[in-house]
Amino acid sequence: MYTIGQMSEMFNLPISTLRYYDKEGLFPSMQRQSGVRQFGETEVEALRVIECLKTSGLEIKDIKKFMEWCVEGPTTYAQRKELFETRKAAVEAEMIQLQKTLDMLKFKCWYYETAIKNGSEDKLKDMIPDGLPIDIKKMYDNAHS
Amino acid sequence: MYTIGQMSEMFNLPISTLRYYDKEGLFPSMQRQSGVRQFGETEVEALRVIECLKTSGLEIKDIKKFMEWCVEGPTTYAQRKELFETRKAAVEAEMIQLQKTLDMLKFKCWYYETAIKNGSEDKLKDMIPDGLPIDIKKMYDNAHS
DNA sequence: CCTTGACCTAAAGTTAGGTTTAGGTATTAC
DNA sequence: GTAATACCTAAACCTAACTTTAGGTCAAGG
Repeated sequence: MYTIGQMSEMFNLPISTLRYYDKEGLFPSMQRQSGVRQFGETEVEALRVIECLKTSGLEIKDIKKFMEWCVEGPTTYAQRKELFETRKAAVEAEMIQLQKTLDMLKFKCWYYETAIKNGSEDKLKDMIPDGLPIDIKKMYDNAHS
Repeated sequence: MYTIGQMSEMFNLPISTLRYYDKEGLFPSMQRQSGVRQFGETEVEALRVIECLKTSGLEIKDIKKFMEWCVEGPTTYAQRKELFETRKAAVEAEMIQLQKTLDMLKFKCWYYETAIKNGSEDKLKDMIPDGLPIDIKKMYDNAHS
């Protein structure tokens, strides 16, 4: 069993955040000892899942629903599985988006690197076709090899 | 030249958002024709960059600074390059984090799939070592091959 | 003429996810 | 016994990024 202060250190989260999560119902089966929160293994694992679901883009109120399903027992396995499948798809989609962003960023790095060398971006401005269906990565990699 | 309505359609963004971006100084060289905004190629490219920088996690006020550098001219090439390098690093770090999240999600999918098959998660609960330094991907892939 | 549609502004409202404040309890350290 | 810690609550506050509201201009169509 851990105190809120120990959890705060372990997860590197402010105490206020842990209390906020509790208030929002993210630890539905947490016990208290004369008012003081008792974080057990269940809550440690819950917090790991909270961080995962948050990173995946899930809102607090939906994380709460999940935690309630966990308390409900085996009847909710299917819902829980479905939730994780949906989150998996969302993260995969976000990674594709981020990869596109990364390509654009790499292109811009190359662009300004070249502009600095040239002392001007005038030649560059015309080079780039509208909407960039160029293989940006290739341009960048060539510039760096 | 495009109207705000045309830009809204092209980028699939609400008109209110475009006006908000303008108010926040994200189109510092945009012209007006008797009060009406005139979006030119400069603004189209600006909006592409705005979306990229936003996805990369940059705040509006910092995007504004970048747009001002663009107006300032060649003296700010180095700053602009630095900004993109920093964003690139941030996105790369986020992708690593997302990959970890994805591994956790895959594990949880496998976990509930197995729990459904078993009718219970009791056997599973003990199997998972604290903190999961398991090769989750391998477990999942095995379960799916 | 008058109404419809596309534009405009300033200012207030909204939402998520916390953080801060103000005041209180309980245990340990000197 | 009193002072420093670590915990508690309720409620107010905060920030970013929008969105909504209320009221106004202007041009084209019937």
